[in-house]
Amino acid sequence: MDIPMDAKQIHHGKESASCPMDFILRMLMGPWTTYILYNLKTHGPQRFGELKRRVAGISAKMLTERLRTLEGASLVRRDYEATIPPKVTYSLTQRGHELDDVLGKLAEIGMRWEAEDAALRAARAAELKAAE
Amino acid sequence: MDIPMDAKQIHHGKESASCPMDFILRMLMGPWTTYILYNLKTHGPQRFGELKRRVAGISAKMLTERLRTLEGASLVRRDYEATIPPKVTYSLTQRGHELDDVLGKLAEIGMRWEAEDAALRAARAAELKAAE
DNA sequence: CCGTATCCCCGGGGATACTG
DNA sequence: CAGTATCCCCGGGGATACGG
Repeated sequence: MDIPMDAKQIHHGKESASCPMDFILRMLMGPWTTYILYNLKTHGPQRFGELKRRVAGISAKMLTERLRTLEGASLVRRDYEATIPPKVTYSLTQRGHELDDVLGKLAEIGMRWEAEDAALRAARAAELKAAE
Repeated sequence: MDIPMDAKQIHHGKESASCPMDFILRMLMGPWTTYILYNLKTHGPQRFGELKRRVAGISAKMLTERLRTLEGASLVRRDYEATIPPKVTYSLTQRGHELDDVLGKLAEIGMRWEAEDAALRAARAAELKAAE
């Protein structure tokens, strides 16, 4: 299970006034964030370990930090049961679900682009083959 | 002009299959990316230096790298005129403009949340003041 | 089981100086 | 003007071990 790194991201935005969507993108942009939200949306409320298993490759430290941030932004809810062993369940809040539409649209566009690019590459490859 | 850093982001996604919007978010998530797209959308096609001035605090290295990535993803178009001095103009492609709606929606949600949070904080402050 | 604490490391990003 | 080249640095993130 190798975990390639592919994109690093630092945001230096001084004031969000110059870019209205900065506030919200700062949330979505966090590392792994989309995987987490996607899993919570798709598989419903689930426990820490479950989530960690699904978001393959994430470290406990990172998962904790992301969940805390999302909780702080009221996108995710944390339910703690002090049983033995303890049981912690995470779920999307109402606010979290407000992203469903946008994320769906984003997913649609992304997949369309991927498909278009793939088709283009295939066409190019076929062209090359025909030319030889 | 101090430039605070506030969010770092590494994406370790192995396969995008587990998260359909990963592909597109990888683009938008890049550092400064939203500022750049926002400026190109708002102020129209513009030259490298102009863009650099508007995206306050970005380094030439970073701006170049981001523009190249966006160009590679066909979101941004680069027009080069070999005059003296040379003139390079960047603009959104048609594909780049496909994001207008989603980004607008995202901006709307983000601003609403910000307003809600601000109102909540104000209410809390007032409550505290009344209590003393 | 659900985390935190500690250590260590690496590569992304700024600053500066330079070219076409 | 629009970048590249070089250097340097720091802090984010993984791994590991441990606590409640």
